[in-house]
Amino acid sequence: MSVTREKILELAEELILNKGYNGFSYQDISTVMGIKNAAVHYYFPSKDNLGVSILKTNVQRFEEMVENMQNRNFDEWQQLESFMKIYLKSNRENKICLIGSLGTDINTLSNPMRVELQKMVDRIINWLTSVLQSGREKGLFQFNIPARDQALSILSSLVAGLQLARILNKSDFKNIHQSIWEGITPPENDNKSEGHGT
Amino acid sequence: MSVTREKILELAEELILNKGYNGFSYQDISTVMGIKNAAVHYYFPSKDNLGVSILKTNVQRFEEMVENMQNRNFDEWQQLESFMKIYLKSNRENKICLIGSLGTDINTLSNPMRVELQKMVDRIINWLTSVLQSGREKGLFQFNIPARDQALSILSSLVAGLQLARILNKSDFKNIHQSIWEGITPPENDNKSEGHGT
DNA sequence: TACATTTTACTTATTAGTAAGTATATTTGT
DNA sequence: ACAAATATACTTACTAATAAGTAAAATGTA
Repeated sequence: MSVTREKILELAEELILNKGYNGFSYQDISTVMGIKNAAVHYYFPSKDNLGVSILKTNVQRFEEMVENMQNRNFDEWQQLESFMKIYLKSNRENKICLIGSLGTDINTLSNPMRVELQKMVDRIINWLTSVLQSGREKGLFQFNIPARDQALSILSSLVAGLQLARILNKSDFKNIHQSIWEGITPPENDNKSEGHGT
Repeated sequence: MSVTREKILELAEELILNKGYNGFSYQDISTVMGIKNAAVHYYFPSKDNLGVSILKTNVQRFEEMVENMQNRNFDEWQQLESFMKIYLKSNRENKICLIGSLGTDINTLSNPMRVELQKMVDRIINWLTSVLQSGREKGLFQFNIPARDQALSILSSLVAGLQLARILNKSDFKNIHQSIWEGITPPENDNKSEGHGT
């Protein structure tokens, strides 16, 4: 794989998270990288094409994380914690996430991009649902709604939490993060390190 | 107030909610209205100016709603329900909300727009916090985190709930809506009409 | 007449995208 | 081993379309 291609993908993703899909151009990429806009088109013929590649890369990255956690025998608590850490990092960097960013622009996206975005969110929700489900069965989590609804709630809080934190105050995100844990922690289960690794 | 001006404001807001701030142009407005793009510039010299006006109109609308609820002696439950109804309506119309839409594009907005957006979100959070706070004191709600954190959580769920529902399935929003109520309903308080007016 | 409203007719800047060319490796035939 | 062909990674130099925005003239309307 070309290092230029990788760098374009990385930069474009950052631009989507910082300025939105319709808020950046190939010029933004080329000037930062010190190449010509045609060079970006060489790797990604269309912006749409670039967008699809970014989404596929993200799904792949997610699968790798899931696999990695299985290999390390992470329990459900640790798995959820790892997932949340991605968002904590984004918040530190004043970024939002792909779901929130592209969710706003969805009606301006090509069909291939919409499909890929849908696949990504589906995959995340399904994973989160199964983690919550089996975590509850083991008594690690407690909540009394369907696991998928709990997954939707948690993901919503994270996605918009980043957006709110960017509008109001960066520090507000950690309160939202905290509230998510409060919402699913069993009453007599102060096992793990108190503050959930914050 | 000019009817043309009102119509532009209305249409522009809808465009922001459907295509994002950077996803629409003055042409989108003028062609739909059957006027020329210069006519839009007559009322709103710059796009930024239009954006600020939309935000101010929204804050005003919000204040009117709050005042109206006070005049009608709504209790905290009814107040929260009314607020959530705005989001249920947006979901029915496949729209997201201004917070989610502009939260994505915030780094591309002018300073006046950013300030106005901040004011709007601040106002909503403060209102929501006070409703939750006094509702809890009356025993209408139950939660054991600071009221402002609960407000942030609820608003996050609503904002990103609309985005997720648009990506996945419209019907997913009502699960998120349901989960919000479950999260703050006291155990022995099945007073109001069961499904919280859904 | 005076004023508000709207169109005509632009400008300037930026956008995504392309066609054709160039330099440098890499492969292949002999 | 060496030249010829080919692929890779770009640049140069463009389009065609659309963006926001403006000045001035025309139109309506009180």
